[in-house]
Amino acid sequence: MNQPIIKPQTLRGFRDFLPETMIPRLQIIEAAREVYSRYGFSPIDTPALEYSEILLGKGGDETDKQLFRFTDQGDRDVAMRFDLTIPFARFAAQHINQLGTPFKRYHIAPVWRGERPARGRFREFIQCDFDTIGTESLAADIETLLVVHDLLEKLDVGEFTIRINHRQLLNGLLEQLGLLEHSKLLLRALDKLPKIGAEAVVKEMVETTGVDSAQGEQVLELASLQGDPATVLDKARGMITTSELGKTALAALTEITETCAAIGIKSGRLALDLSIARGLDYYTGLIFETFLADLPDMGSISSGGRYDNLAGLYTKQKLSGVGGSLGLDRLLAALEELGRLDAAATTSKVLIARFVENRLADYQKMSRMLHQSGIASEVFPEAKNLGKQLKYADKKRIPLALIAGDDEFANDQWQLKNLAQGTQQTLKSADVPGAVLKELAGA
RNA sequence: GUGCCCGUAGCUCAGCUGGUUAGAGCGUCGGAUUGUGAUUCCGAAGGUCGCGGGUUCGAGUCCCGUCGGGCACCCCA
Repeated sequence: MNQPIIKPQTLRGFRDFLPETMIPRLQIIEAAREVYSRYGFSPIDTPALEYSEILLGKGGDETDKQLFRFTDQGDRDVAMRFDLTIPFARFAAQHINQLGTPFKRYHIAPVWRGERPARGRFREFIQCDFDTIGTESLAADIETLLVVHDLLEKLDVGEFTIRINHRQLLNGLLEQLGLLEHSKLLLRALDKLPKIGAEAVVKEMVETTGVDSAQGEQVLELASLQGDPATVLDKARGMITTSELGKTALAALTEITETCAAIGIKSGRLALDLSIARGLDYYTGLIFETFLADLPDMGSISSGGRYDNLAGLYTKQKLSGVGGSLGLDRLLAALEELGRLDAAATTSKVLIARFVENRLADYQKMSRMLHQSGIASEVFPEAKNLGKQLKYADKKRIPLALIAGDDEFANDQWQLKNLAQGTQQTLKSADVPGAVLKELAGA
């Protein structure tokens, strides 16, 4: 009869979520959904599993190694998606004729990467992506920045800065210097600027690409420009003299920043930072990262950019687009450090104490009356002593309790107790929902 | 994938150069108290010391492996 106990454990890099962490997660997801759909982005979903050939070779060797890949029961070579962009490319190639362009979608879903877990890095995590495809208009680039801006504003994370750059600006300079062939390695080195400093970046450039250090420093000089958009752009114009690529990029950045200013985006929230290069290879135009003023070390909590020909691997139709992604787990870590997280373990706002055993119907009736007023409430399942029941409410951070015993029932009355303030009032049952709403508004 | 650090109760940790039966605080559960929680008092449960092997008369302690966690690379949200 003695069955051996199976050790309860989760896989490395995979997590359980208890209510107190799941509730804020859902709040962030809800905020993202609200802002995305406010701008007309439509929800989509795609399968967790794809044919391996769909995913392989799309993010570089690194992501291939990180792929969870196996053979299914039908002997198919399959893999779990490691981001939402590649599946979206496949999705777009497959359905664009029914969708029409431009097409705007958002996709909030888990992705999987078999990489080594670290702080804020997991093997299963949620991405909150949104993209506009099928238009090369800068209007879409601008809208992308506005979505990020509005979302962060809604999430109440304090001040933040969206730092933008343009891939072709650096490529333009590289073109002038005759170094375009090394752009990938140079950009990768540049990306480390804040971490390892100017000297080390130049050193890495020289070592990995064979450029001379004067060229490296010139690249770095352009990349070091940051701050107020108008000033930075002026200086950049002085450096980009012959490259058409670079000039196009400057024009794009000028239009983007001037339009955002005209819309009324608070100055300081949008900055040019020519050192932002992004690790991913597929960006071709605007690129951006977002940092919190209070927690700059947290890294970018929302990033993205413009890419050409997203679905080129799956269709001959050219689909360029622009989009971004919200780093849910990083953002959550940030909110936690900033003390902006509710520790509530339930969404209940009212606990109805079950005090008299044979009055369950009356308690449930009251609960349903509250539900009809949009108030989350629950009846304690057992007729335990009142102290136990209030203790339960306290532990779950339920702010209010309703108590009625024989005395109250005889007079159609309820006691409404505010747990945080320790105050209590006696009410006619018809007045309870109104009083509850008032207490919740005050708390 | 490489290098370094760390695994003792649900959590945070103590446990001496290897030496009887591994402790504390917090939390949990029960009671004081079926008409009032977060404060107080009493009591209880909870551990194959991550797991496996080795050295030893004897291992939480030393060695190896493995799994898990953290940090730095790499990469990334």
